[in-house]
Amino acid sequence: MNSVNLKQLARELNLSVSTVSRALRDSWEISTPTKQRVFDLAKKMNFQPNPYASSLRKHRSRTIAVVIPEVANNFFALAIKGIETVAREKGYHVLIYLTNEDVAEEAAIASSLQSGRVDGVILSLCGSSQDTRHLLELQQRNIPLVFFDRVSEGMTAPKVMTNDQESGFIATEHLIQAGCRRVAHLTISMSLSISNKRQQGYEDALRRYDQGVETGMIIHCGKDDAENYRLIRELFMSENRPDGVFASVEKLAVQVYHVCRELGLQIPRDVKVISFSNLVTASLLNPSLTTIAQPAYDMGKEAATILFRRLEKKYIVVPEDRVMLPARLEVRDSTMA
Amino acid sequence: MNSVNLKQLARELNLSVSTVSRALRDSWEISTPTKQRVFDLAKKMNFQPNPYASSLRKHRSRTIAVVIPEVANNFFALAIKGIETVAREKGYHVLIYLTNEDVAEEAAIASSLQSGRVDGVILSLCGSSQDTRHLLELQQRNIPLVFFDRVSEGMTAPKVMTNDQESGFIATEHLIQAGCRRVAHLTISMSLSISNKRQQGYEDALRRYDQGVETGMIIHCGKDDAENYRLIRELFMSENRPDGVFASVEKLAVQVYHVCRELGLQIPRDVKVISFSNLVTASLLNPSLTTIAQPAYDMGKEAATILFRRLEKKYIVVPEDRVMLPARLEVRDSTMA
DNA sequence: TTCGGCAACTACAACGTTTTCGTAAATAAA
DNA sequence: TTTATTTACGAAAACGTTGTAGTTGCCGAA
Repeated sequence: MNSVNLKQLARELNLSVSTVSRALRDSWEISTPTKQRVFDLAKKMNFQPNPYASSLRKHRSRTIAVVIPEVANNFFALAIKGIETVAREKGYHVLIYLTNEDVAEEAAIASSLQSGRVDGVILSLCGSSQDTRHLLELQQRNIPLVFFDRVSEGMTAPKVMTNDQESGFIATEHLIQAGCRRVAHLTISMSLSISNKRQQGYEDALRRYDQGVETGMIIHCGKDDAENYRLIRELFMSENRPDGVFASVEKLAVQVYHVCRELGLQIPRDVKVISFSNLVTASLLNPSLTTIAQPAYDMGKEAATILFRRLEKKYIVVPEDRVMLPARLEVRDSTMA
Repeated sequence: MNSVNLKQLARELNLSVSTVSRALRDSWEISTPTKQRVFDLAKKMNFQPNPYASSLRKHRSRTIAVVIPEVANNFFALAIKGIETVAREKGYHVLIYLTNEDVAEEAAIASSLQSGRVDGVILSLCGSSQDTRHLLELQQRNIPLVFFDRVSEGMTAPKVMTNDQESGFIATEHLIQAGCRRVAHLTISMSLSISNKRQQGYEDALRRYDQGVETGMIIHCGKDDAENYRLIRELFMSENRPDGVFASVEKLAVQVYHVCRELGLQIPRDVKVISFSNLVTASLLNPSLTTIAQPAYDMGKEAATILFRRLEKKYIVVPEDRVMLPARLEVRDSTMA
């Protein structure tokens, strides 16, 4: 336990606790020589102010929460890195919570954050969130909330996102231009706006190139990998199997590769594949995977920057800001004509 | 700001603050009907106890810190997931800090943790740590420290690790048995015990199979990817280029693939590759990568379990426990004979 | 000489819990 | 009936910091 506190410093220096406290915050009310004495002793005794006493008194914890569906995913890992970088720069601490794509866990976490443990929250919705009451309660407690990537359309809060619809269009168009005539779309939870937008882009592209939208070509995947594998396998074994696949998230692309391997289908000859993904190994896959890569690190930094702007400015309250960071198409072998 | 507190509950119920506090902790000193009244009102008013007041009073924060070199790496990401799972189960909160492989940042983080912000620390050393004074200071403040993967040999603290030396031996032996006659080893920071052990295993295997240990075949890489690429490229362009490579960490294996691609070397025909790695895409690489996979998730869980055991038991103080979780060899195409 | 003003400090309450030490009433033991 | 003991609660003091509201001594101005 850290036992050196203001009282001890004060006694040692023959000063009052308040003077020591003020000296350490470099207040103008304290004379330079006194400040120096205080600084010196504090350093010598390795004084570390108790953050909890301070938080209790100031009603601010200099701590934020990052709530994400999973971490073993390059996108979220990079986002965390971006957030942590900005946070440490600003002297903030970062609590991490994983929802495991489970709305009940997300709600429990949000509820526990109502205690005032954190000054603000950066969140990416889990796939099964349809109801955002637990997040509204956070806002009602005046705890700022910033969304990134998987944002809530319904809520008024800053959002850091990518151009999902446009990217969905570009991905699908890319497949069509590579010669695909039956493009399938693998998506996750339809309660997520990113999924809807990516699918919207997919449908826009199909219509634009006079290809019909077939519901059978849109596969709704979930959080169970084995089940996803089964669904994809079924798709590829069907009468009219697709000759192109647009995967909404990277883990689905991985499953596509596995299924193709099992069924002896060759990418890109038999089926072309493109996916939203931040895999570092995309270019080393067999075949290398064409991706739509999101600027994950920058999205994390941006979300954190917006949050800290809110936390630090008291007067100007911007009700909502949206930042759109563009994703990049990286063409590789999996979509070769 | 969360404004419903014990005082308000007490006033509403015509009870004292202490009674309400005790009732909420289900103390035997409080009668069942009173407890019920308190519970009901607390729920109705959505009372959330202020964690900072509680931490201040109890000298326990129910918060731990996880300090790791990086997060955009499947090993560490999975370890975090393991830690977070156990922590939430136990009602603890997880602060995350990234050292970015920089010992100065690691020291700054450790120093800031002396404030008593956390009850315990789970840490994996950064590549440049040779000096562990900052960690000793943590222990002197009675903040338990548990190492995982990149442990400190010199310090007395629980350690969760893999059988690195044995795994290094197995990896090298596997290359030799696949026909390699010149096996190179790519390693990171020699101040890390895991690197030393993996290298030791490598050397053991070479000697065991009557192959000399050539210093030129051991490449010391760092945290600069471009520089690592250059070093590996140089290795492969040398007079006596290796016909087998054992990479100590996954990012080096990725660089090997890139270099081979640039130089037109075919894996496994010209050079066979094996690496410590937790890449989910290892089996989908071109060619699929033979790996030594560590049980990252379980290591995280184990480290957290040990830490919480320390935090909760006051009387029995085990000075040191080591847990060794075995890595698994996963043979794939990159080491085909 | 007195008063205002200033520089440099101190005293004390507050933040919301937890815990120690009481205490009143009710029950049991003597 | 008196004395212990138990039950169920309350008052108040922590925990370590910060903010408000003084206080003291000193200087210059009237």
